[in-house]
Amino acid sequence: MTTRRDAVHDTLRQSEGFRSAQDVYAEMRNHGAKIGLTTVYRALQALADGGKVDVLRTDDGESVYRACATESHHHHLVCRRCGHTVEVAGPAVERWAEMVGSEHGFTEITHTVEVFGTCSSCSATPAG
Amino acid sequence: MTTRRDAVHDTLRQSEGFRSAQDVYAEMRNHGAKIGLTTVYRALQALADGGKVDVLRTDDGESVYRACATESHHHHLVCRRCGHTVEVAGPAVERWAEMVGSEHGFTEITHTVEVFGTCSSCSATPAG
DNA sequence: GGGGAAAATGAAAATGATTGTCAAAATCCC
DNA sequence: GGGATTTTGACAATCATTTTCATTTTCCCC
Repeated sequence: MTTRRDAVHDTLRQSEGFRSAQDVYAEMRNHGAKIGLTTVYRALQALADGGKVDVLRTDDGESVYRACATESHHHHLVCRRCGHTVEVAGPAVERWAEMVGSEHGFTEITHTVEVFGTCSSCSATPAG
Repeated sequence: MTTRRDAVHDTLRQSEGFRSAQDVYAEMRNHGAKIGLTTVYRALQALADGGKVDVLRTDDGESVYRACATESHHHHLVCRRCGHTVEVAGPAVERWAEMVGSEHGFTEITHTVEVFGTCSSCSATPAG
């Protein structure tokens, strides 16, 4: 039965930016879906494991998820105000990470890169 | 009274890689220091706020801290096996982040970049 | 040195996201 | 349909981190 998992995935697709598991759960309940928190967590993990959604940690340690347009490796530019997200490919960064790693004798290099900023709509609005 | 905070800082300096608050606390107690967990957390936060130590999140959401050699902006190359850390400056990455951000109309760009890998000593050892 | 305000400390309780448990429900295979 | 297997979800458990709050320490002015 993958209906619940699909429902979770759909909910994520309908969202603009990154959403926490709790968010997704609350939203699904608001829309009348019968689903448990536990299941949302499990679905999100399964989706993340399968590369169907991207995960990152907010500064306060909460995991947030997002259904991505592409399944290939990419990074995110996230608005710290409204959560609006742009996917960016950064070949330059990939090469830099590889280079830095091998320079120091490291192998199996992986990296995390996230860029935060204030998007144009939000910078037009007085700070809150 | 900043003695406790200094003690925490010292403990961090004596460590090779990143340590969690709980680690630092345990180590200080082992060395006979009279200090509470709460104080360790507070000291670590104060140190981090003041740019004296760097913070990052492990994959399981735990905050880890490290006393850095330089106080200027830099990133880390962390061995995923032994925690050995190398500080790397990445002007290329800084520029890339700025560029990507402004390309999309974002302002006040900040970024997180961490590179993980297996260091030469560890790759010489059979995986565990 | 003394007095009192303000900051630091720490033990224990609270918080909050995430995970584990386990029985009930849904699905599958034959 | 029937039983094995998987999925689900309510609730309890976990665990790092924060809060609370009373006690202790430091600081400043006299």
